[in-house]
Order: sequence, then structure tokens, then C-alpha cells
Amino acid sequence: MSEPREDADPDSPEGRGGAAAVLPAAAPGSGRGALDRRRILGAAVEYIDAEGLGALTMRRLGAHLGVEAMALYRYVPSRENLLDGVVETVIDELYGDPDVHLAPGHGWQDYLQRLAHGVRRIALAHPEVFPLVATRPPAAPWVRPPLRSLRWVESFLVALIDSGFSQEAAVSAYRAYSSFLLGHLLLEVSQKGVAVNAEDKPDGVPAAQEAVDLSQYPTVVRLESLLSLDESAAEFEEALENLLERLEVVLREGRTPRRGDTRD
Amino acid sequence: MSEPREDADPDSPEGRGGAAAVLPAAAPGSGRGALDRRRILGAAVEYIDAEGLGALTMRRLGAHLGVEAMALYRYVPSRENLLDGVVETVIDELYGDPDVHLAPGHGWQDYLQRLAHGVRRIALAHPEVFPLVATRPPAAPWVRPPLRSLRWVESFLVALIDSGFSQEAAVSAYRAYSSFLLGHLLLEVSQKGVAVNAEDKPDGVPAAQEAVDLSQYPTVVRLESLLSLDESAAEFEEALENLLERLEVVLREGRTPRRGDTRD
DNA sequence: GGAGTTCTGTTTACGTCGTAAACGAACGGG
DNA sequence: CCCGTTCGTTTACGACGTAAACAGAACTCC
Repeated sequence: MSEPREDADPDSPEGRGGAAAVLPAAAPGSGRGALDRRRILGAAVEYIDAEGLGALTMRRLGAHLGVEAMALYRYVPSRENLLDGVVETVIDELYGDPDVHLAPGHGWQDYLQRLAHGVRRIALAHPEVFPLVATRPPAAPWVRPPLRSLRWVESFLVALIDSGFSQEAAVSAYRAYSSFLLGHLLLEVSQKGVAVNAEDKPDGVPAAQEAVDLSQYPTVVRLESLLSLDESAAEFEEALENLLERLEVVLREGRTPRRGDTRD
Repeated sequence: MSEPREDADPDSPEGRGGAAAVLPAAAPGSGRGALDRRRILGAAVEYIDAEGLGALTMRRLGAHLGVEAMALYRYVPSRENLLDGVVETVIDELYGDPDVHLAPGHGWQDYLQRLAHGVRRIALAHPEVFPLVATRPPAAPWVRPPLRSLRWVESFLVALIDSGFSQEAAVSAYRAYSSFLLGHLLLEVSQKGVAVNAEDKPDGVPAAQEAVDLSQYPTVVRLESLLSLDESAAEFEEALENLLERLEVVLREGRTPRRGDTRD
């Protein structure tokens, strides 16, 4: 059933394996009842995916694992730390992605392309988790979302420097790339999130709520169909390609893209 | 005192009026003890700026206003709604910004430039609030952060369409612009936020915590000074200018920037 | 194999949260 | 004068995060 359509989004969960396998987990058939940090984090991701970030409480997560809330504290020092772990868990799915490599085998553009799509796949697979990525404080004060893990930052910087980027250019590229990914995916994910939530409310009142007076915004109303059109995949691709082109110029000109910087 | 330095960030709070006047509020000298929605939202923004988002509770906000928590519910239906109001309040500061105009007087580029810097000023003035902008669900399912208010979206679309953009191009530009602003400012704000929090902990233990083993990330370590260098203002400017150039091309070629679109 | 130790999950308890509901004081118009 | 309205307080409830004490199972070492 549902083979990938021809123009389907290559990063959408349906287009690939189906419901995002959260993580390899320990030994697949191992002691089913054994609690450990990995299992807890995996369950937390699963729970957030299913019920939403707001629904995650220690008690409910415990129940989901067939255990009392306090049992979790044996492996997780606090709820805050658990959320950090959730972010890390989700980003770590990159390691399991066969299309993403830690080192560039076919040039840095290919590397960045694959990495970007890998992160996008994660964002789309875990839309409820992704906002956390933007919100949590970072491991080191200077390494920033969405590539939270230092290992990826290291990989990123090495890849670019090995490809001829100056140190300054590599760092600059890292930031441009990060903010691009963060902004685009956050927007995309929250768009999806609401689109779902819209019909997610089959409560007594169908959707009365406070309908704002749209008559003051005729252009918005007129363009509603365009505004709600989902061209995310194409837009992402285009913006990403533009970014790569920009970086290419930076690399070729061998300079940090700083204003007032006169060439050699 | 402290006149703006020559290379100071033009959007930083210090560079301008000082500690971000939250909002005009009702009549400045009016009945000091009168509660109303405006005053509550203003106090909430103030409180979040001062104590952080996590510290805001109904009881504490009440106390801050010299009132019991339940009094707030006379004017605010729920905490969730209050947070929505906080976002709105902060974005509405744009109306009071003399450098930002609702309609383009000197071309759309100037309009977008001013708007972007206006939003950046807000983000920098309220770093603790800004993540909320990215997180809250939107007014209409399709209008998206960070330009949450429909009035600004309307203004944006009208400005571009009046400047010759097709409807499709205007909507496309809106999304590119939004995600750029959101991503860049979120990154920048969280960077600042942590830089502050770093020395914000003069607790008993100076900063023992779990120092990750950085030896595995030699490049990250080597580039630490570059990574923590704050060139946000220049980076913002550069990325913004690049975006505007891109849009200019779109406008001149009179097409939606969609792939597979062959030029005339 | 038995005594101690460690590991694991439960029970109980506390303080804080958001908020429903009942309450009282101030007030303005008949 | 009294009555409704407005505004803030009091009280109360259930859910939360988590500290602390606890209980049983599993492992260690003799």
C-alpha cells in the first residue's frame, strides 16, 4: 500500500520507511522489562511524537513504560535533563541515516546537501520534538542548534576546512547553515503541526473559537490558498541550493564574507 | 552616558533608547493600581525579560503586580492565552518603532530592511520572549512566525505586490523572509541568552557541572574563539542583503522561484 | 549457602503549579 | 436604600516534579 508517489516529498516519513524507527535501541530481543536511559529516552520520543510535547509528564511517561514515575529518576536526573536527552536522541538518528555521511566523499556540497536533508527528515519525522531543538540550551555555549551534537559540528567544520575553506569561512558557513536549517524547518514543522491540529479537535464545539475578523486583511484572505499551499520541499531545496551557491562564492574568493573586507 | 559606540550593533538595546520601553501602556500617569489586560501583558513581558520565561507563573506575575494570581483571570482567560498575548505585545512594538513603516515609502527593499531590523531589535530587546514567537501556534493556520500579526502579513504582501511582485512571488518571498528572520534571530538570541547565563551562576560550585570531553573535537576546540565570536550584526546584514538580492532577481524575472521553471 | 551489599522499582510526602468556585468589599444608578 | 455589577481574595482541587524512605531481588564474597 501507498508506494511513494512520483512527486512525493523525499524527506517525508511516508516517502521512506514509514513511522520513523526511533532508534536501534539496545539488543532488539533483549530483556523487555529492563529499564535504562536509552529505553526511557526512546519511549519519551515515541510519547511526544504520539501525544505532543505538552502531554509528556514523568508520571505519564512512567505509565507508558509500565513503571512508576520515580523509577525514571534512577536513570534520568531530572525532567530537564530528560528533554535534553530527547533532543540528543533525535539528532542522533542522523548516525543511522545511510544517506548522511560524517565525512564528505563527493565534495562538500554533497555533504551539506545530505546533511540538510537528513536533518529535515528528522524534523518531519518528529515535528513535536523539533521545537525543543531550538529551545534547549546548548552543550557548549557556542555550538548551536540544530546541529547540537559536537560530533556533527566537528564533522561540519573539518569537512569544509578540508575542502579549502578558511577557518573563518568555515565558521561563518556553519552559522549561515545552522540558522537556515533552524528557521526553515521550524517554520515548516509548525506549519504541519497546526494543519494537523486543525482537524484534531473533534470536540463538542466543532471549532467555534475566536475567529478573528479577516475582513481587515483582504490580501491575506485573497492569497489564503497560496499561503496555505505546501511547497515546502521545493522551497527548501531552492533555499538550500542558494545557500550552497553563496558558500561556493565565499570559497572561491577565499575570503570571509565580511563587509568592508578588501580582497587580498 | 554611554553614547553609542561607532561600531555598536545598531539593533542592540544599548545602542538605542536603553532598556526597551515595553509599550506605551494606557495613560502613563493614570490610576496606578488599576488592573487591565494591557497592564498584565506588559508586566508579563517585563517579568520574562527580567526573570526568564521559566520563572513566569500566574502567582508570581500576580505578586509582581501586587495582586493575587486569581485576579489575573478576570482579564486573561488562561495562562496559555496570556503567553499568546505576550508574543503579540512584543511584536506590536513594531508599531511604535519610528524606523519601521507599514507601507513602503522608499521601495520594497527599504521596507523589508527596516522591518527586518525592527524585528531584530525586538528579538534583542526581549531575548527570553523571542523563543515563544517560534513556539506558539499561529492566529491563522497559514500565517507563520515571526510576523505573527495578520496586520504585518497583510502589509508585507501588499507592499510586495504593489512593487510588482506576482501573488505567487509575494507569498514565496514572505516565506523565505519569515524563515530567514526566524532562524537567524532564534540562533542569535539563544547565543546571547547562554552567554549571559554562563556567568549568571555564582552559586556555591563555580561551574563544575558535566564538562564534556572536548578532546574528541579538536577542530571545535581550535576554532572556539571564532565560534564564540559575535559577528551577528554583520552576519545578519549580509544574509539579509543576500535574501533581498534573491528576491530582486525573482521580481525582475517575473516568475515564482520554482524549480523546473525554464526562463522565458 | 548465608550475610551483606548493591541494584531496582514503589510508596509516601511536600511544595508549587493552573484554575474552578465561592466569597466579600466597593460602587453607581434606580 | 438597596440592588446589581465590578473587582480582587479566599479556599480548594487535582496534577505536576521530585526528595526521602522503603522493599524486594540479584549479586558478591566468604
